[in-house]
Amino acid sequence: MTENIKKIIDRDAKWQKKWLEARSFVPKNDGSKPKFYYLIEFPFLSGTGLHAGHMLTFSGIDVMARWRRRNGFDVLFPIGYDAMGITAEHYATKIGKHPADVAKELIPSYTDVIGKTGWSVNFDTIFATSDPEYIKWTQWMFIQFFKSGLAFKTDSPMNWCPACKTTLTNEELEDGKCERCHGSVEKRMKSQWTLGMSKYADRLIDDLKDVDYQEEIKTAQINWIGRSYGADVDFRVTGGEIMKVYTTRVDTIFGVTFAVLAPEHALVEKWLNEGYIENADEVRAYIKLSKSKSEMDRTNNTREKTGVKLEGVSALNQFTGEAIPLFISDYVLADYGYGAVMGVPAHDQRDYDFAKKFNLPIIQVLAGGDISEKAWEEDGEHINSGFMNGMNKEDAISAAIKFGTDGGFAKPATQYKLKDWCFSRQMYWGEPIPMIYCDKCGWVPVPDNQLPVIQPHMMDYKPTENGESPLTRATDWVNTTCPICGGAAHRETDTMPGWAGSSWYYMRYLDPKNDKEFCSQEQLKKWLPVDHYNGGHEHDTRHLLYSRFWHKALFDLGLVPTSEPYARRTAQGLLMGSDGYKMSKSRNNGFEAAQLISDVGADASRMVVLSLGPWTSNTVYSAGALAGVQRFLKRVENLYDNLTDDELNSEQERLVNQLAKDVGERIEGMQFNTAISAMMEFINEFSGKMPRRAYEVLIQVLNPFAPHLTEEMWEKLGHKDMLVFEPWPKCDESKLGKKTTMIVVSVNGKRRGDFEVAIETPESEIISTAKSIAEKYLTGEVVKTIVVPGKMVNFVIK
RNA sequence: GGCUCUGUGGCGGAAUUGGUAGACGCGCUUGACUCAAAAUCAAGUUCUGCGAGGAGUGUCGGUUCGAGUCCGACCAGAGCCA
Repeated sequence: MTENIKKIIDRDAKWQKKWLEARSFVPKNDGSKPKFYYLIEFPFLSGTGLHAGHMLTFSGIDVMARWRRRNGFDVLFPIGYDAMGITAEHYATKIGKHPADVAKELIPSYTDVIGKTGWSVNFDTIFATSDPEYIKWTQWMFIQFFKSGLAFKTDSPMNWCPACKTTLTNEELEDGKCERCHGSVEKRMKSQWTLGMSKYADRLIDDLKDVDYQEEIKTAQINWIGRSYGADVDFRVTGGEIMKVYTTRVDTIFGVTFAVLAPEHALVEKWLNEGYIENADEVRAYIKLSKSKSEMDRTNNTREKTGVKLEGVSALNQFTGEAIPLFISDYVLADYGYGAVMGVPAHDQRDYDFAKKFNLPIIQVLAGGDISEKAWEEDGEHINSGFMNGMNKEDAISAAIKFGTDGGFAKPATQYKLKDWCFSRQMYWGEPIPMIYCDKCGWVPVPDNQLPVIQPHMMDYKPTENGESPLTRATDWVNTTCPICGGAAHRETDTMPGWAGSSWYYMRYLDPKNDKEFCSQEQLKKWLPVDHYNGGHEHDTRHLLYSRFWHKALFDLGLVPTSEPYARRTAQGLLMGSDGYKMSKSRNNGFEAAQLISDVGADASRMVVLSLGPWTSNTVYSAGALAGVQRFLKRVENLYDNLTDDELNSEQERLVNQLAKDVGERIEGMQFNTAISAMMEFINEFSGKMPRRAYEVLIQVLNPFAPHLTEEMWEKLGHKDMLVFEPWPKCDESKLGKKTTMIVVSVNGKRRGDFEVAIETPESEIISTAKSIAEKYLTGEVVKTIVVPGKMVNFVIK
């Protein structure tokens, strides 16, 4: 066995060398062929190396890339590395090295493994997001966003873990708690850089119609953005102020019996300061209490609602002229809507519970249900609603908006769950945000000729105790001069999130050495958009939305030629361990790509992960599947010694053409598992011997899956050119037809027999044959005979 | 709690999209080769029944000549969000 593996590994190396020498996977880029850009999510450099999941995604896309090259396309299939952010920093801390050094050390070993898999990637354009030349352009893009007003400083909450004395990114939270100590996390307000992503909310939803994304990915993005159409309603409140409320159901405005403000609402603060609130002590105590709670706790629906009535203030519903009481409650969040909601207890269960608790009136405005027990949340004709009485939902909403607009106290409004992108991290290993603060000139971008801004080499990069970036300790670096006035100034110490570098890497692949631009316009025009981008479902929302937003922002600045970065997006299912659980270190049920390849060779490694199941579903790794694939490859190899020079008979002719057609179609449809079974079925049709012509087609279609074995056999068959660019075998449709077909005979839909018949047999003859076969079951009058041409006859009897 | 997805033999999974359920692979059984084993090759393998037959795609209902596939309700599991 070991002898055999050595032969396989040597053979793999032989062909890998030949491909590299022939520059087979470097795109021609000369316009002589149509282009096709395949992209996979670049691997994150960490000590774990390439794992089973990479084996799956790379292999699947590689099959497509190899197949498409052979269909006459100039294919770009690039590779690079993500190396910035929290994961890299943690890993470097763990092994006591500097993250920059870690990246430098890991790249060669990752690249080596990628070469050994036989993935047809372009090795000429490898880069890492931590390369200074790449950071330069990431920072340059940020500056363009700043100059256009898309990047700005604003107070936003950061996660602070009091136990670990550190700030946490949202990615480091698990169920709203610190992922390390599982303690509660506080929100602390801090002035942070923000990208105005919410401005793009509509386009991020609406432009999905122009791209081909797996349906559930679109849905995830649409839900994440969370667009809703409703109305802004102004209530007049004590002190002459306006309290703005957003609602999607302005038609229920006559059912409003109270309103609830977030404890942080500015009006509450104002009323307290101005002495309007009679129970100020109680209110202040509640505000203090709610600040200690996490967002998770506050919005948990199952928890009993708490709150405090604001004695001494009230709001005027301008639709009805009625005054309503005001409360504060922690389930209302300051940053959703306007931090205030109107309570319609008859038709919203949360409001209902709240009204019951505080003995507030409940006014039914939609007919139906019994509101003595619970809220009526279905639709119904409007009642008790003045001008809306008798209307349905749609008409009432329009009528209410018109009434409010005419009166100047309501107007149509759209709200989104999507917030602006908080772009500051208090971390060491991120791209430094390239800004300088000068007391005189304010925030000034670092001039282009001083980019990139690289953080000083520090070995102690733990966060500071007060939650500021560790870079604040590098005072020599922080203190600088203002690029405009030359006066004393200091650098921004916050760094970018890990999502920054991964937002535009697909463009750098096109022109990785360019030091004048992030990528030449010529290359962008030639290759964008990415034709097919595959990755994991964990990136359905954040990574994909961030990079789509980034791309659109660049598009608006005239820097990229397309409004969308990716024309097609697919996501593979999870590859789970043979025990049926998600692969993890703690279960020890995963494997490294390098290990599998050295055990069984590249071809079997590639094929086993693809054979397990459909691309989009979760699959379970099994040693049995590996054995099946290895046996198949061995049988293919052994067939070479049993080739005949026979002409193909008509059945074999049909099988060969069917194979070429099926495998091609299934690769295109990403049905790799059934493409592999089609090839297995094919060799099962030949009992140990195969005509040479049939074998050549088999080798050709197997090539994208098992490129090393097939190149070897192709060479043995006497071909001088490699299979890499060999045209995909054509299917002669005229040879596909079978001469006979099996007709299934059933009675009342139940199968009662079958018979083989020539394709052109007239229907009447088929029916009479079927009748004779089904005779013993035709116990009643035949009321109907259904014939499905070429397939079946069904007799319906009484 | 909401959204999204998934439920088919002992196991992973097929099923031309409403027309032979279980392709292909694993495992298992039997046979060939072998002193023997491994490997390989051949045959068999949804359950039940000696048999003809009967049952069968998470459960219950519906549409249809015909449902794994379409519709409704429910149950279970996974993922995302709260």
